[in-house]
Amino acid sequence: MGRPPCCDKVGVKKGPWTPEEDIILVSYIQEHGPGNWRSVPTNTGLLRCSKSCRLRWTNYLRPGIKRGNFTDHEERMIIHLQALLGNRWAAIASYLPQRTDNDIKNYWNTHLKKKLKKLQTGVDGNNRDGFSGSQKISKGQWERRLQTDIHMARKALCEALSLEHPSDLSDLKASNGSYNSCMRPIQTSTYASSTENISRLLQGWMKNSPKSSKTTSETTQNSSNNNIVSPEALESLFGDVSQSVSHDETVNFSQEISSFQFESKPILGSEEAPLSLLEKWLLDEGAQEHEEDDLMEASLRDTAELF
DNA sequence: AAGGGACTCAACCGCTTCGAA
DNA sequence: GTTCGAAGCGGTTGAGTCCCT
Repeated sequence: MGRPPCCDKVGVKKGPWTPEEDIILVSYIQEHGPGNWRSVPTNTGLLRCSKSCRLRWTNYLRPGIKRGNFTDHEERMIIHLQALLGNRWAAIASYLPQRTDNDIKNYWNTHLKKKLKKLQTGVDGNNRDGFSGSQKISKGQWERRLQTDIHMARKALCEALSLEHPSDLSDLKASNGSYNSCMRPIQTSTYASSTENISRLLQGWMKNSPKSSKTTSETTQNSSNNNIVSPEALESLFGDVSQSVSHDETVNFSQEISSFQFESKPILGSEEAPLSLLEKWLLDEGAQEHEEDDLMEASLRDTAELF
């Protein structure tokens, strides 16, 4: 019954990945595509378990990952989304396709938590229990705020859907649902060349610096712009709205198409929507300036109160 | 220059969910 | 319907680096 075990624990290597291992993994994925991680160690000869390979790819080697400092914009999105979704890093990461959930999680734990804590103590003295004190927002108020957020999200979705181009739907179906953020057929060549870049960069890196793979990862970043939203995240935000809208419609409400059509955020593929409208909703300071800022402020305050 | 505490982030661990047998 | 492994996810750890004294 069941399947054969993923990997035997004996002889499995742990710890930091070497550039050589990275190259092997990248080359393999370039050839076979991601997925079926169980077979990766066997087929590549890597002494890593499948889980480790998947993690290495999704958090580090995957093209389109942006590394380095988070922008103000990203920071605000994370704060707001965290307030809305909680610690669902994968869902949050789907709104920031260039960032991995691991990155966002780390950034939250190392920077934002502190920042919010600071903010809270600055704003509000040293009261730390979330629901008492004159400046605190009651649980009820928080819920109302959440409702407002959801309402705004719905509005954004409706607007988005009204902009739909029906022709997109056929593309979705043609795409077969893989490696596709915006209903376009897979562009294997884009993928291949991107991965080639990684390999090349890795090789170049090896020549230049025999040290940590950190540098390598930095070189692998590119400026792809996957404006995509996972269905789970959409569901979290929109709740019943997504039920009242057909899957294809939900998927299609974007106008922005990424140059990279990548997989690892599990395949956003046929179930993604682009970010632009949500971003607008979340962050556009022009459109809904006051309301938006109030909400953001509130989110910041409320989130800070949790610490 | 050296020591040590603080910080960062890649990677691991363990749990949950999903799907194949 | 049940079992079990793969995949995915969030929490945690620890090695490496930075910064201050």
